[in-house]
Amino acid sequence: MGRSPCCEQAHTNKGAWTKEEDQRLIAYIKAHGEGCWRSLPKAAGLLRCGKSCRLRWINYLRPDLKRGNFTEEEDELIIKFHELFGNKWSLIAGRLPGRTDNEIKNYWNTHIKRKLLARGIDPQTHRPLAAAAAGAPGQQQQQQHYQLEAQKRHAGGAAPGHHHQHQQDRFEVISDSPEACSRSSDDEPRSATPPPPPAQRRHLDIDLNLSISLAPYQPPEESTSSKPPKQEAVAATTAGQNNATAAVCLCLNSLGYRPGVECVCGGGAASRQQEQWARNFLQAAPCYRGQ
DNA sequence: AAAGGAACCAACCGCATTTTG
DNA sequence: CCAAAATGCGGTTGGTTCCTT
Repeated sequence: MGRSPCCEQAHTNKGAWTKEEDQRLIAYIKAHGEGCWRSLPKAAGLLRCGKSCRLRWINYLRPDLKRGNFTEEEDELIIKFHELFGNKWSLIAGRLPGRTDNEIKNYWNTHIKRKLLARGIDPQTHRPLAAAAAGAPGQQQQQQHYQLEAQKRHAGGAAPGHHHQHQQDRFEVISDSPEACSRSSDDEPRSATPPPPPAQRRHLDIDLNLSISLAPYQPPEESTSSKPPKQEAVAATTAGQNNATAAVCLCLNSLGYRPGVECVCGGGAASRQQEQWARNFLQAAPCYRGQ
């Protein structure tokens, strides 16, 4: 009874992948495609478990990976999507072409969390820390610590090199719509610094005024793709729910980002899990349920 | 130059969910 | 419908590199 181990531990390698292992994996997937991870290692002549192969491929070897530093635009998108999705890294990754969930998760934990703390924003709730900090002095100290660090870096003390994130500390979070619908007006300011003028605030073309209509999501007119629109379709399939069939696409396209570019979120094949999540999301965040 | 600490990130682990027979 | 297998996901760990003192 019970679940069998994903691999025979005694006969598998662990730890860092060698170049040869990488090449074997790449060659095999090129020849046979992805899938059937359990049998892949044996077929490819790898002493790894299927899980490990999958992870290596998805996070490192896939040819469409972007690699390299995150741009400020990506930073802001991650923050925005985290505000929407929480720690649903795969959902976030699905909206950032070329980035993996693991990469985003790591980046969040090492950079963005601190960045938000330095701005006085709780990374989990995306709300100002001030209120929460009253009951959590440790958090306040942490915020002060990160603010100091950010100031130091801003002052020009930052070392060059791979710490690309240092220069990002000046970047403002642009957050327009979410709080407008659900957050009470007596909330603390979202940032210690006054908001920049509107011209600056439109730093990114993100329109998060999500709306969900009864009609299925239609891709932007400009989209010339002949493929059916991929989207995160949320069909209210259960009889207990509203009779209406809601469809919501939270991909970059429908968020107003890169209009005209084909939606790549793969929502057309949205899993039950995603659908369930989206239903939960809509329940938890009624403000996104339409105007 | 060396030591210690911090930061970074690839990879692992365990659990949840989905698929298959 | 059920159980087992397969897959996917998120949290965590551990090794390496970089920075500071």
